[in-house]
Amino acid sequence: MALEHAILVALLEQPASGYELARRFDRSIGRFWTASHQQIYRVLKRMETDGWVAAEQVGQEGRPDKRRWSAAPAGRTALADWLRAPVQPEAVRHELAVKIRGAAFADRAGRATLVAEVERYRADHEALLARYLAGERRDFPDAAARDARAALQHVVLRGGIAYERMVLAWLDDVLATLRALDH
Amino acid sequence: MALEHAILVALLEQPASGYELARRFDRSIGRFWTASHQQIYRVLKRMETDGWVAAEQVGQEGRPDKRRWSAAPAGRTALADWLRAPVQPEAVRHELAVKIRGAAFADRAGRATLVAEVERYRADHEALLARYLAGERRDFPDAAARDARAALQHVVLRGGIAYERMVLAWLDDVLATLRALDH
DNA sequence: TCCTGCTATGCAACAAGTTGCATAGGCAAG
DNA sequence: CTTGCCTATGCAACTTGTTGCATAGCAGGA
Repeated sequence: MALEHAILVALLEQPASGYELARRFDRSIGRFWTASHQQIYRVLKRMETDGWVAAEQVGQEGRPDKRRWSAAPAGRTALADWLRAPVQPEAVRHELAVKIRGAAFADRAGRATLVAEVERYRADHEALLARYLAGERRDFPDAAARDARAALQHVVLRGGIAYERMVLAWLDDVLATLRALDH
Repeated sequence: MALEHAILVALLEQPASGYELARRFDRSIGRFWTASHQQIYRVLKRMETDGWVAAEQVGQEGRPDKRRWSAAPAGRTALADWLRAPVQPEAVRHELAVKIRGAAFADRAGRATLVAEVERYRADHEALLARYLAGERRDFPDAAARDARAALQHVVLRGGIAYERMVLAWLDDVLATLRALDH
């Protein structure tokens, strides 16, 4: 029930077409909310019938036309109501942790495969951290925030950075533990 | 597609009824995989028809009978196959981060409500960290692991502890940022 | 020239997860 | 003695998310 609200925040920050939204959900917004383009188009349609967003047809040269969506007053109201509501407890779904506990029931070869997988996974997170840090240098070069929006975007990005650093340290712990099992 | 595998790991660690599984998914397993009892009963049924698990009727005094489930050989094989498969990228869904970026479009009163919500959220995570640390002292009192299973359970728990510590530090950062917006 | 990839939007079928409800006995507090 | 909570299992309806496919023009490389 919160993809609607994530889309509202995204459109308030910057109006966009469904396609552009999908790309932003693959990049900056994807740090805290993922969504496929199919989902975004479907939800945008529902939000339009609810009067939360409105589209404007934009013709383009050498490309298909697009519909630029923005948040409508009813959408702003809905967002304000949702912001006042209690934060729902998160649904945790950490596949890697299941696999690690499952490794107790695998043989030596199975554990070796898992170690390789964890290494690959670690490399992905290292690359993600590097991207976040590059984004931080690019978008927030001075410590003092320019305005409320930038300050809030920056603190969310710092959360992503802290998360990735924590994950990397934990994965090192995991690798050491897995390796110690088979000497 | 991974609730099945989380259940298999849980049953290999300790056979249990659907009800007991649901409680464990509310506690230790819930650290990395959440599931409601309705979901667990439904999936257990499917796993039974697939021959992944088998039940044994257990009569109890003063309580309803229960069905104690254990992992069947086909389930062990399925788990081993899954352990060898690549780790899927996680679907991130962090409602609080959406709300924080959304706070840029709220008024002073709306932001004050959010600050109160973040404080409550922080208290919940502080309590969770305390529970993890108590569980660690209880279940892993000596640094050297007794066996593979304990070592792997412990490293997953350390991940939960690291995560909660990171979240608490970040929430302090968030609170300071939110408060600085309105002096 | 053909093949791949990008922009741009969308439908349909399916899988997974949530919410609400139902049953039913025992046990403890008020 | 009634009300609520715990154990124990489960169905049905609904919402959300995933996978696969379709269309269509343009650009760039093999």
